[in-house]
Amino acid sequence: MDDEAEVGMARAGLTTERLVRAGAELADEIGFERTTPAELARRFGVKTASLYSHVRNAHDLKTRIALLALEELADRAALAVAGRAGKDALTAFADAYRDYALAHPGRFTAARYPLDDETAAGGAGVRHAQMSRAVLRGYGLAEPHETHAVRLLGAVFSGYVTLESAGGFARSAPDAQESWTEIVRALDTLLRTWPTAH
Amino acid sequence: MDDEAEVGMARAGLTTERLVRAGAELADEIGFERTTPAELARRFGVKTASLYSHVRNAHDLKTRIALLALEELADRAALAVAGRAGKDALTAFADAYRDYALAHPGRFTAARYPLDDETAAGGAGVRHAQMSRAVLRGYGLAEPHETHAVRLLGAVFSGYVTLESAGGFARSAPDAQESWTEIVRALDTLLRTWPTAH
DNA sequence: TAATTTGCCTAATGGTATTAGGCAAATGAA
DNA sequence: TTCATTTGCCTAATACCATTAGGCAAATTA
Repeated sequence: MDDEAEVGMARAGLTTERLVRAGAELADEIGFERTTPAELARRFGVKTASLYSHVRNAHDLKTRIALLALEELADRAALAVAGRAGKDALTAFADAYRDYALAHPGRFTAARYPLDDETAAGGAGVRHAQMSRAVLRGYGLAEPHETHAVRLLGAVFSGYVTLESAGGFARSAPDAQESWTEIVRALDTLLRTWPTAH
Repeated sequence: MDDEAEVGMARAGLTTERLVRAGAELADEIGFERTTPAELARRFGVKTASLYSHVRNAHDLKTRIALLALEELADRAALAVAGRAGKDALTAFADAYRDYALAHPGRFTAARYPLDDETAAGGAGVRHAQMSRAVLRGYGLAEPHETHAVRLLGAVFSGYVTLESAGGFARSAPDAQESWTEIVRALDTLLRTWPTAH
């Protein structure tokens, strides 16, 4: 007694996979916070309870979307870094990160959904770290400097894009793109002259 | 027919102010996302509906907590920067930011709760920008470079602390404090040699 | 075609946010 | 001190969302 009653009602073809993909799209459309089982069920023309055979609960759904986003981001980053080195690699890496975040704000938010240790260990987090180190290899930093630099890059990229998405730079000149270009350039300089002396 | 029925039941003394303060503490204890009217009412031994004469709704409550956190952060930053310049100012500013975030994780999360334009304009956001520029004054950057640098600092600080709070650096050496110190030092170097030539 | 599995549904429970209206406590006037 | 008024928290009601249990029909297998 709900939607297009086809008398006998064909099945919707739900799958964990399809739910997660649709959830990711939903997140980009209406925001990750509002990506709930209820809303997702609505999109599939299905009752909320029906999701629970494919997804453990709301948290499980969000976790899976987060893992998907992390995979996608790692894929893009890998593609960007492949065949490049030094400033070229750094720029491509940075842009891949920012472009993904701006094109997929919901997924990007999802990517920072807190994961418990086991889940995180199984996900693409490791690939992200490897990618950062691949970019930094061209700058020849010894440990622990390379680790410091990995953290700096992570902080700058995620911080900048988060602030930009939140509209932090919207109402003032120069535009966000210009600052981004300049900042990446500055990071390159910084990495080439990293104060490696203690 | 609820809690300690005092027959006649004395008033709880609710106030917008007190609700917001208690909400901020609650956020630090159980997390900003879980800081809801229902939970807050529970803390005051009061029915949820009773909050609605003091706060418009859940969003209003969260917004007020966010504004409180922004004020507190600006206060600390101002105190840290006062009487200092150059690297000294930068370090004190950075530490004030990070110390606050680590001591008050819920408030820090609240501080990044999205505000609509008018609300943001009325809040302490302006003071934050002024503080950044005060720190940067010592480095003598011409526009638009100073703006780029303001954005860089904002990105690094908020990004680093967010990642650290999320446990991003917990399971690996060196510890988060060491990277932080090193990164702030590197930022100082970067600012002193900012590639001001276009 | 009969047996079994599987997929989505209905039903039920309990939690949250929010509004409307009531009664008693606090406040101020006489 | 008593009466009137305001104010503060309560009860009641509505409408969501999340989650579990159990049912029936469709898909699958024998």
